[in-house]
Amino acid sequence: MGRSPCCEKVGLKKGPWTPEEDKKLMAYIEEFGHGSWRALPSKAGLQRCGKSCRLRWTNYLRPDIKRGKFSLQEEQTIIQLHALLGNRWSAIAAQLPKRTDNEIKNYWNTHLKKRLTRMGIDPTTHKPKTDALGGSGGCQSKDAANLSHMAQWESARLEAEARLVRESRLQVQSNLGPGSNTQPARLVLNKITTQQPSLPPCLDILKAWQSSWSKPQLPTKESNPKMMHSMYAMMLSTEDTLESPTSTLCFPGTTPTMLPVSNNNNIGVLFNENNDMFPLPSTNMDDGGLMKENTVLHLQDDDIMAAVEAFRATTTMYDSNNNNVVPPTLPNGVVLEGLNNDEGLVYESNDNLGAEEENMAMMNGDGSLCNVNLEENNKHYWNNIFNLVNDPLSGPSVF
DNA sequence: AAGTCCCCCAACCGCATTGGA
DNA sequence: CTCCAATGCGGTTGGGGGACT
Repeated sequence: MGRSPCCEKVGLKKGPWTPEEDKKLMAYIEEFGHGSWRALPSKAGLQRCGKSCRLRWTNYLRPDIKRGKFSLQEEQTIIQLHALLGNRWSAIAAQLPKRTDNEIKNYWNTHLKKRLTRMGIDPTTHKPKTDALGGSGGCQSKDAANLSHMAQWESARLEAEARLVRESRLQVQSNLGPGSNTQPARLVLNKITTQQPSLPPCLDILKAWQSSWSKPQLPTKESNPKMMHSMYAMMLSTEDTLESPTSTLCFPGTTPTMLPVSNNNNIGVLFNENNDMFPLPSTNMDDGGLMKENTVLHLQDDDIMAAVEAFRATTTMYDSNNNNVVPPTLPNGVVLEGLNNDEGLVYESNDNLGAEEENMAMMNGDGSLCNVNLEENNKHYWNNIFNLVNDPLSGPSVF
């Protein structure tokens, strides 16, 4: 409740820590553990408040802290998670082993935020700034269009988050019914470091997110009929008025294509043969996150169409009566990066894929990841951004 | 070389949350 | 159920130091 009295106590030192103070703090914690932070300073012979000691330990002295420059992958992870989680630095830090929330926060504020701003992307909303994409006339590049699309999706992620939490509550309850001692695997759409076998408890959003996925069940009527669905399906459902960005990515194809889709339940992130990742845009979802029958997707690229077919072909599907639907075969030439619980697989169009196949990026019920090369899957998606970020000649000149 | 500016990041501040009494 | 100490967390500050003039 109330704020605890702390450093306003007279006689306590503030400001930078000296090496002697660091030694005392480390020696004490190594021998006794930190115990009560409030009691620690006097026991350790420090003229500091407990809070200051805790901060010094957690942000600097802890032995498992990695210091120094952030890697490109770390940067990517931060941006992705920030798009999803916002300024929840502790949650973001939980996905970056050995980095502290304070360090990530500083890095965001001093580096990444500025880069996104330079690119014409609002670092708060991850949307393109209106004047950034509008006024430059004919010099609009594909990159700019891509960025616009990406930013729309990042924004949609944020908006979807609230829904994820809401839905996850319901699903957690239903998943934890009596006798269900095996948690379902969950679809993973975001890059999660593979060094981290389980999500830490503080990452409430991702936990909720995980909980919102249910593994594609074997096609028995007794199985949990809950559909596997995706973040995108949820965010595109008609329950809310989320804007549905449609195919503004610059795909190679130019002829608009109409793809009829029956009432399959799956919408999600798709990968083409180049590992390009893109969301499947759609409308007309029902309240359960399922696509309505006879929905027509307006797509502009053969790759999308092929990926949709591939996605359908490699995912267990149910119709509105929870009957398993035999998936179609993959069209010729389609390659989809599919993943199962054993190892990453690349399904090709002439593979005979059964409905029982477990594929796509999966997370086991205990939180451990399947052997998923999500980094690779995300690569092209983010490369567009980071190429611009890292190229000093782009950025403002693009916009 | 000296002064100024600006960036970075460790540390602080204060509200929010947790959990025990 | 309430209270409150302890802790968590995110926003902000300010000093050190490098870059620039």
